[in-house]
Amino acid sequence: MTQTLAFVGSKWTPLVIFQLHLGARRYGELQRAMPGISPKTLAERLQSLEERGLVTRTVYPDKPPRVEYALTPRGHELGDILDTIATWATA
Amino acid sequence: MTQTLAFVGSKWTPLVIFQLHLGARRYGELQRAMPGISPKTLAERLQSLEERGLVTRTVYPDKPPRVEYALTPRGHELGDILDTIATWATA
DNA sequence: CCGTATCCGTGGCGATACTG
DNA sequence: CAGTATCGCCACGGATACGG
Repeated sequence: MTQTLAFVGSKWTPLVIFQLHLGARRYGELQRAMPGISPKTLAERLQSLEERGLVTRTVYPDKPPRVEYALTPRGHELGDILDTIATWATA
Repeated sequence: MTQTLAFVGSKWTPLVIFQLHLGARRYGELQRAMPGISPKTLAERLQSLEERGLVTRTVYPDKPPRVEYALTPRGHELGDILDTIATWATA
């Protein structure tokens, strides 16, 4: 639980989840949607989200390469919770 | 919002809120309820919670001195949200 | 286009000792 | 009892440059 919060609390993670909660996104799209995030940080966040089973990573062997990220059902649950927090924080 | 999460995400803050969500607590009680927390860290967390209007600090001029901490209504709202997250994290 | 490699700064956190 | 003072660690995140 503490780990969950620490995880979610990291600066960029919730923003990534927000983006994906709206719909699947490509790496470059995420980067553009979150000005200021470094490629390293974005990659890190996506990987740990994937490890936790909140995000899926799909590679399309096109040319040029395409990689798409999307939330799993469990990831969307978390997205809903974050919406609640966002509402609370704004109030 | 990001700040809110970063704040809540810090290691001890949610645990403090949990304790106070159950009811008012004295400094020493909190310390005993959370083995491993250092007095400095506990004091820090309580102060920042107070600044954010989530916790009230009441001093009873008894002998020996007594200080009691309790959640504000807004603090309890956050407590509810944390319960939701705890449930989600456990599932 | 999608990342990984490297290097470095910052601050949260802990341990311990001490005061009103 | 309820904190403050001091010191140090080290993991996390940022910037930049480079590879598949």
